[in-house]
Amino acid sequence: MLDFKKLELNPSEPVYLQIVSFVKRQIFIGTVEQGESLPSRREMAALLKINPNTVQKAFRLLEEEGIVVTPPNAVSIIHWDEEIYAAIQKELTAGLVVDFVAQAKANELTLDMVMALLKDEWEKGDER
Amino acid sequence: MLDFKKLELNPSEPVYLQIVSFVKRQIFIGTVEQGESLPSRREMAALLKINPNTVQKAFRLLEEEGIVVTPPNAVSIIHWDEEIYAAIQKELTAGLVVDFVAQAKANELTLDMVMALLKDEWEKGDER
DNA sequence: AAAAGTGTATTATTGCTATGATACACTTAA
DNA sequence: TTAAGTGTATCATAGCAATAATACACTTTT
Repeated sequence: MLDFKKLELNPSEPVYLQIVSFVKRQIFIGTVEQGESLPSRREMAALLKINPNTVQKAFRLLEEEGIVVTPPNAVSIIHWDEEIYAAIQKELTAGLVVDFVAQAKANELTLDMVMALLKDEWEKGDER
Repeated sequence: MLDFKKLELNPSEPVYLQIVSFVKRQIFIGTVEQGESLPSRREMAALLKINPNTVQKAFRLLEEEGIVVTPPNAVSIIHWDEEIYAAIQKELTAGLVVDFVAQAKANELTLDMVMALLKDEWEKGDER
């Protein structure tokens, strides 16, 4: 179930994008079910202490990507098909990697170097 | 030797940052020598077809990081010590990785998944 | 019927950042 | 001495993107 109380807003990134990412991540991780309904624009705005229009902007984006469906005069609903899920998955996995590799190559790093750095950094986080 | 003709400006990222990155990358890669002098603000502006103030902004940033030294009324000179070099190196290698790992973890990917994706993406580029 | 709740469209505001224009002080070379 | 070349500081401009204010049409509930 979507729990927007867990969404901690970061002041340096646009709020509406953070909402979009949050929803996608929850779908990808598997904490959301098909047909689950979202809070109303105003409810959510109150919860996050932001302007309803900011919520609307996020929801609209999600709607354009097919992740959200909004019946007339009713609350939005989460919905996805295989294709959409694949797109989300790609964005959250391979998509990440593409940018990263591009930068690493621009700096003339080798695959081995990058793998080593990556492993280090990954495990560094685990220890703590 | 620094060759700014090789710097292709990308309209979507701030020009002054591109200049800064370019210089750092050249130092890291090893195509620049200590004491090498940079073109004057105006020269470089003419070369890149931008405003001299934009060049100035880039050079000032580099100066603040200690990568550039500017004697009074003279052209700027490239200079670095061990500490600075280490910082550049870090930014261009480990620094990259830190952000990447943070995002990957936010998406609940595993190290194995990421390594596999990374290898794929890396080699995909090599084939072409 | 009225009130409160939906989403939505339009417009305004704000703030930030990149870039540009201009003028100044100084040095060097002609 | 004058002209052209340095860097630099200050201010202006422009553009964009995020957010906010407001009003509207429609349902549902009381």
